[in-house]
Amino acid sequence: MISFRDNIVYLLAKAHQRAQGALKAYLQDWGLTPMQCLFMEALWEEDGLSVGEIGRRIALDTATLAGVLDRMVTADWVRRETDQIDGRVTRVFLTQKAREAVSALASAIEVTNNELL
Amino acid sequence: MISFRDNIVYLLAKAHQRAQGALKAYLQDWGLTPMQCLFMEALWEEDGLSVGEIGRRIALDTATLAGVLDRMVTADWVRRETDQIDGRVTRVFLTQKAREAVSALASAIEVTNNELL
DNA sequence: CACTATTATCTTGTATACAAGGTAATAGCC
DNA sequence: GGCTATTACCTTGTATACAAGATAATAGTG
Repeated sequence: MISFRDNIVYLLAKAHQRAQGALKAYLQDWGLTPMQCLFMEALWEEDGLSVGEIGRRIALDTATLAGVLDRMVTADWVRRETDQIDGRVTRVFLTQKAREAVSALASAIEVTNNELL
Repeated sequence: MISFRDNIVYLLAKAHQRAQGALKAYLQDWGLTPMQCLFMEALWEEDGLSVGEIGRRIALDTATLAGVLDRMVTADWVRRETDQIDGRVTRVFLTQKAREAVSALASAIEVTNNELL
């Protein structure tokens, strides 16, 4: 019987816990969580993505996404816009506030990444 | 600016997501979550641990632990017992049901671990 | 022995995660 | 064009996670 300490599921869970914690510390000056920041990173690559497309890119299901999106709209990081052609689609755009924060956030992400490696 | 796809925080999050999902699939026959199973693994090593000691061993804070513990007591996997000497301490013991499931669960964990590696 | 500090646990509030089901809009077929 | 299937998104319910604060019991000090 193997100990949980040698179990890959456990080891990944704890590695993730630490990494997430480190990034969280850097991001809290902006009132952002790692997930919210990741959400925006998808939009840095391509603004105006649909909710579903964001979910596919960052590998998150729409149920979780809905909550994250709501909080980010409330905090004025992004805005929703219904697609003109397909009424089912909701597109998400970065706000002015978000565009101004991009370089500072990208820098925090890079610093964290380098520290962890 | 690095892409989130190259970010260690993101990569660990997604690796964890997958590994957790694989174990979850194996455990759902018993109605157990990966966390609940991990909780019991700590008790396989040493039954009657205090809540705080379990938290230290599996690296989980007491706030999260309280909820997990409540659900496991309800599902009859473990029972609580107040320490006779120190009234602040709650000790946790495996039930008969839990002891009978140990070898089957350990096997599921090992299979998952080997598949993932 | 009374008082303060510490400790162990629990509770509350916020934020992921995901399964499952609901709703509205579009697409495809006859 | 009308009917059904599909799609995109949202909602609900359950289960982690963790910060911050509450509570109760013990320890340590004078």
